[in-house]
Amino acid sequence: MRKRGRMQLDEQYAIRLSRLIEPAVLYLLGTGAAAHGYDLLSEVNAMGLTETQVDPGAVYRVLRQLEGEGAVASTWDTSGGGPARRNYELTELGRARLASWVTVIARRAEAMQEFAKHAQELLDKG
Amino acid sequence: MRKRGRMQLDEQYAIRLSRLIEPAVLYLLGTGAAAHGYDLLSEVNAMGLTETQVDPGAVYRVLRQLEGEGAVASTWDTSGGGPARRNYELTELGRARLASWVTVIARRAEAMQEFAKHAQELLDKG
DNA sequence: TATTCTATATGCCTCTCACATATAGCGCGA
DNA sequence: TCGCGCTATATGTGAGAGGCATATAGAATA
Repeated sequence: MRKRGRMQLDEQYAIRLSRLIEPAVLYLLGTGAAAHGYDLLSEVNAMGLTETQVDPGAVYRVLRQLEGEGAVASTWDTSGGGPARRNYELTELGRARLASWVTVIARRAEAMQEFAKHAQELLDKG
Repeated sequence: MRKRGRMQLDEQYAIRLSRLIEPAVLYLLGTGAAAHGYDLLSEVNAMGLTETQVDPGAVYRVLRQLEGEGAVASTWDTSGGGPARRNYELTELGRARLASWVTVIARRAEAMQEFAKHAQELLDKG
């Protein structure tokens, strides 16, 4: 008997658009534009890669997951004023992960643009 | 007390990539490339808009939902050999729906390509 | 006759998603 | 000094989506 209902997606980087939080975070950590969750939240929103405003909870969950997988590493920063920050940095594995995402996203974006072009032609014609 | 957990997404056409089944179906009905579920299934897969092979159940569910919303209309076709087919055609509302999808998809595709470009530059540099 | 292809449809279980809440340090104005 | 708001991190929750499986059935083919 085979397992059922289990989310299995052979394509590891299959794009559920919300998952775009992940590549966005990896990228921002790579550029150094942001290093902790709260900043990443606003930066991700500013990028516009995700279609709607991102939920803070989603960002923190992504960060914890990425850390669990070894794609990012964190250290607590209690130096500044205000609550402690958990600063993240990209690992080598994280860079590789970002590279995989780039390939998939570029391919998918192209397919979407092709579709939009053809569909627009259809609409113009009719 | 406000409702919770309800899928509310102000952006009606927010892209959960799997939902790309919907615009793909609308487009294929618009072109006349396919008219019933079983054909749509293979055509949608051939298009490559969706990242993985589409589940038959998903296509039929999308069709029923679209019909419920008035975006497509169906008639049974028992003329040919084999089991009866439910033939669909696009309504005016369906065309409008497709137009909305096109706008959103084009915008999103562009954002994704921009991201891929910048991320690739980052990876090349590092 | 049984297997395969066409064709439509629903059941089920897990995971995702977006909202909500919990916790807490700090600055600032009343 | 009390509350308020901003910064900051994190988890809880309920509805819906996602993907596999099965049910049904006509027709062709081996």
